[in-house]
This record gives sequence, structure tokens and C-alpha cells, in this order.
Amino acid sequence: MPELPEVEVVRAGLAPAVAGARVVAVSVVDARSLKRHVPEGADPGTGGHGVTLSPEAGAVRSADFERRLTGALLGAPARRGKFLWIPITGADGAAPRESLLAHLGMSGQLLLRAHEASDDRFVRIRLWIEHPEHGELRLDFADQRRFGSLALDALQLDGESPVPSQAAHIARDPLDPAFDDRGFVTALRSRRTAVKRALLDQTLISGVGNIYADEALWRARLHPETPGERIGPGRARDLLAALRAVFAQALAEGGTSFDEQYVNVNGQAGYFAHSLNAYGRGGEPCPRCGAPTRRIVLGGRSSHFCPRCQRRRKFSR
DNA sequence: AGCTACACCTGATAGC
DNA sequence: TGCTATCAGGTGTAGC
Repeated sequence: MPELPEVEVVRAGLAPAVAGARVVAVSVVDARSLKRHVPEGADPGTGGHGVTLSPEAGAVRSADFERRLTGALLGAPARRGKFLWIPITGADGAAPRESLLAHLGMSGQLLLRAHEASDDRFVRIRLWIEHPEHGELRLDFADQRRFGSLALDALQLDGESPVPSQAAHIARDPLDPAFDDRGFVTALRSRRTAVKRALLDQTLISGVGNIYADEALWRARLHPETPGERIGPGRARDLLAALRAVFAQALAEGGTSFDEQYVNVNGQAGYFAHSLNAYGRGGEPCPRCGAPTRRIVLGGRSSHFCPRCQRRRKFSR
């Protein structure tokens, strides 16, 4: 569910409460939400994705996570694409070498609550933190479908930027000042694959998911199945601009919420669902030209587009 | 290299 | 009412 704007709303919401806070206690309610956590001394190849965690392995992971995180001093949260992390700062003021990494998957939430607040549904991991100005808070990771996870992960350098090792394989996102526009245009135009597939490839450009891919393609008037190599440089740059515009608007409207699955750190929904032009509108008239919007399946996922505004074409600019 | 299929989960909804 | 099938904002791996 959450794509770049939603994760960024969460990051910004966490920032004032966690930067400078100390972790007082940690409770792992369900070790399956630690699927990205590699315990110290463990073989990193074991217990990866799509593998059911044994109760013993889950207990080891939970204990390791709780032990290492308790007492940690938290820094300012950062984000790349849909990965979010909080650096763990050393007492000596040296550059952080470790981070608390979060991926929200389809239904993950990070919720800031008062210490004594009642439980939210689907809380999988709970942190009690103490901030010098804001006092005691609870930071709860809730996740209905458990595709998301928390982990402790080492920070490594990508140029000037520290990035958790598990997020090192993805490309920078288009809101990153160091995003390489020309590199993206070249890479997109060298691909034979459908542009929608390319947008969802996090190693080409990160942060884009199914909603914002459809919205950006609608804005750029590109058919989702257009091969990358048939897109001219001008239109590729238009697509990048469309992505940034749709991200900026979604961010300003607090992200896209269809239900309770995406909320900010205070449990509130965003408004961008009202501004969607293509996603989820199969059969409804295109807001631009009035033609009925179509829904097709591409790479196993729904794609929504206007067959009149977004024609397949031989080549464009 | 590029693609499909599938695995990991839970819940809502539609159709019978 | 209850069953089954399908769908959902993501990602990582196996296998062709």
C-alpha cells in the first residue's frame, strides 16, 4: 500500500518525536514482523522472504532485536523510496553505523501514542521511548497483512548518503536531490519492457507503486504498455516531471487512504484518494476527456488508464 | 536480462 | 447463512 508519499508523511510525522529520543523498552509481539531482521552472528542467508519462521528462530530474532534496541539513542528519520529508517546514534557523537529499518509493505503503520493509550489493532512490535522535550511515548508498528517489517540494519555509504544495507540495492527516488535525471531517462529508453513495469522496478527508480505509476502515466499521457525504448527523451522527462508533480500533490494532501490501512503516525487518513484520475477508476469517465477509463492486468497487477488520452504510439518525441 | 509464477499474510466483498 | 473465489497500496526468490 504505502508508496513514497505515504512513507514520507510517516517519516515527517516521526521526526519531531523520535529524533533525540531514547528507547526505554521493546516488545516484539509477533516475530514474523522481524522478517528483515538478521540476528547478530546469524547466517544472513537463513530465514529470508517467503519462508515460514520457526518458533525457535522467531524467539532468537525477538530476543536479539529487543536486546540491541533497548537503550538506543535515536536520530532523525530518513527515507529512500519506500524504505524508512531511524539512525541509531552513538554516545560519542560519531556517525551512526546502525539503523532501525522499517518497510511498511502493504498494510504497515508506525503509530505514535501516549504511553497509556489503548491498543490499536494489529500491533506487532512496540517501542517505549523517552524524548527530552516530548516525554514518554509509545511507537507501535502495526501491520494487518505482515508484509512489512522492522529490522536493525547496518548503515553503509552510497556516495555521501548513509543507507541501510537492505535498502542499498534500490535506486534513489525522484525526490532525492541526488537523483540522476539523465541516467533515468537513458535507462528507461534502453528497456524493451512496458513503461509501467519499469516504473515499478525499484532498482530503476524507487518509491513508485501501483497507484502513482498509473497516475503519472495518466498525467504524461502514456499508455502503460508502451515499451521504454519507444519513449522519446522529451516524453521520458515529462514522465519524470509527472511523477514529481503527483508525489508533491499527494504529499500535500497527506497521502492516499482507501480505508484504515494507510494512516499517518497519529492514525489519521490522507485525502489524495479524492484526487485520483486513473487508479481504481476502471469504467468511469476520464476526468480529462470523458472517455471510459479502462482496467487491464499488467505483470499481474491492475493498471488503469484512459484509452483515448493514453494511446499506444509508434514513437513520441 | 527479462519475464512469470509464487511465496509471504489478512480481510473485504461478490456471487452462488 | 455459509461457502468459494477474487481482489488489495509490496517485495524477494526460483525457474524458464
